[in-house]
Amino acid sequence: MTHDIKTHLADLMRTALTSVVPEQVETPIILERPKQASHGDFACNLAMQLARALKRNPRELAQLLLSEIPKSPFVAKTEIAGAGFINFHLEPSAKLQVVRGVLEQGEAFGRSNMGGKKKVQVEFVSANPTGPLHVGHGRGAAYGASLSSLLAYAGWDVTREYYVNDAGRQMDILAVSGWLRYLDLFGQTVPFPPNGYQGDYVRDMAQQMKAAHGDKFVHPASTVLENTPGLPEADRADDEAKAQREAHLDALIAAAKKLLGEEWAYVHNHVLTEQLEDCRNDLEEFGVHFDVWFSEKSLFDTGLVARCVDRLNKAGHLYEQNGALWFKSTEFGDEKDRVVQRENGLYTYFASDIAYHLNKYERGFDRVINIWGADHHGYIPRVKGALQALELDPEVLHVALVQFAVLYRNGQKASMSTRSGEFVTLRTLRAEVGNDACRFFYVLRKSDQHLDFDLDLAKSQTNENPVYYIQYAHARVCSVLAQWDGDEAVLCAADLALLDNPYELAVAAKLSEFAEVVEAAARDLAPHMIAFYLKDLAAAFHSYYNAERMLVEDVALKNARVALAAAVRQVIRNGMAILGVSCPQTM
RNA sequence: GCGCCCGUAGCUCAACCGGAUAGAGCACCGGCCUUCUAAGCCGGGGGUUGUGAGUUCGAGUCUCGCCGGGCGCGCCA
Repeated sequence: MTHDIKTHLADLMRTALTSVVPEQVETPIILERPKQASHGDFACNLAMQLARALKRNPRELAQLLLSEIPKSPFVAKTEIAGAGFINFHLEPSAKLQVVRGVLEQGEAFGRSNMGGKKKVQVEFVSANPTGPLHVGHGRGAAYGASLSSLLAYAGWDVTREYYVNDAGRQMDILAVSGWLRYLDLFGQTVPFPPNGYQGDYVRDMAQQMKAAHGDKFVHPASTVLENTPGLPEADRADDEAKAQREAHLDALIAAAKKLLGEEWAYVHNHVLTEQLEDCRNDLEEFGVHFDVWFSEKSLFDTGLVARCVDRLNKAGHLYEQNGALWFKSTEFGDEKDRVVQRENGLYTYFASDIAYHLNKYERGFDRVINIWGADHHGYIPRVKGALQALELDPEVLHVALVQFAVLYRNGQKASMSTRSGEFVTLRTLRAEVGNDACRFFYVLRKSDQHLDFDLDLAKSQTNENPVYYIQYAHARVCSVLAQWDGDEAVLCAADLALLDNPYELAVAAKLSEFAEVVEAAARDLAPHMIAFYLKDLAAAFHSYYNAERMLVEDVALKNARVALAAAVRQVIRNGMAILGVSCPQTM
């Protein structure tokens, strides 16, 4: 029981509460770690909480509670301070026993069962496979992966999922873009639509198709352009010109489908597989793994979209207007009703997304977490509304919004448009900054904060990146252990009572916070709390390292200090594993 | 115009369900390597938490107004 001193103190407070004010026994006991060392190791504000309900003086209540707190071998002193805080000062032995706990539990230290093995799905990235991932996707990837690891560490049964938008117009645009580049290779040059995908990777795919199939898909440029409205002047930005460009692109897609016939499916499938594979490799290299790659197209193939719309219709949540089928999302708090089936008979993205969420619920997750770019926030009410209409509990779904990472190069905002082909890819970023620094940098701030990613700074200040600060602490411990050259098994039996200087007690106190940080971070879906904790832990260790020598003559003291260092190394490893950052032995 | 998010040191960001004197890093100034890795440590200056009210024992945190910034408001995804 003593591995969790906080629970022990809460029990003591509960006992005191029961004897002082039995009728308020349900009041939650809150114990926090004071910022100031003189305020002890834990502080309880129970007296102040009760003061409100009982309309009594908080310091008087604190005095009553204090006299009823049972004696404990772990508590050195209790006192009343400030407006009515009860401060606990622990015995050094109580602060130090965490070291043995860390060494005995190893990588399991800090794990929690707060998730109770309940099933949670985390869906993230889910970028359209229409081109390379960029730095914005990288943030969602790093956040989702860290959050998933964090939840698993906190006792959830986590499924990591990527929703593949393999149906719909964007994929058609990519396919036709590839085909036009392919035609170009055979001298059948069609003016490339400005709203097509312009990146070099599209030309690469065209080369691949040429290499594999020769001129099999070639048609005269004139035939391709036959039924298109043509493009407006390039510098026109009015609505009419925009509409014409879209219509032109759609006509090109229609022409491609008609001319290629069965072969259209090949071209479509080729560009999809290529991009998805590229994306998967990119993420794997980044240390981001998925358990499930869920196909949007499968929702249509299995008829779930149609069944879903039918179910909403039968329940009276749909109506027809202007030839389209609308969902009454306003009945569930949305700003306006939304189309699920267009006038032309095609389902909207919203329709397949409703089906996708129905599928998620049917798979029996206790909790569903969607990680979306913050620009999708307006989409939440309609999805939750659809869930309610399907008589599903909308509280099961939690949407975590991630603000975009805006990349700065040479002090200027870099373009993020996928179609313009001018974006900085995640690959480029990883190559320039390194995977570890990338992963850490991305989760070093709250996900709902804008992230200014200054590429030049990240490159030039590589040595000053906080990730190295933590890795360095780990490497230093490794070095000490190597020179100590003993059997680590004996460290569990070290006489920890010999650790009595303030640096050592401060490091031990940090270690004992880890489990609490994990739970708080999991509760708030905030992996950045792990990153900040690790910085603090590393700082406490670096201070200690500079102040005291560990490999001293006295064997008992040496073993105790090495045990403390080994515990630091273990907790850094556990925390860095959650963040997906490596811990090199040497630097 | 309506809705959501954000505003904390010169810069980038923390602050555990509302707690005690709001903290780090970078930058700036001054110290520490014949001793376990100086990618480190120690010390210093730097703030009316955008602004004005309210709620209460207590507000960076909750409520409302205003100012400033981002995003959204398609039969796009």
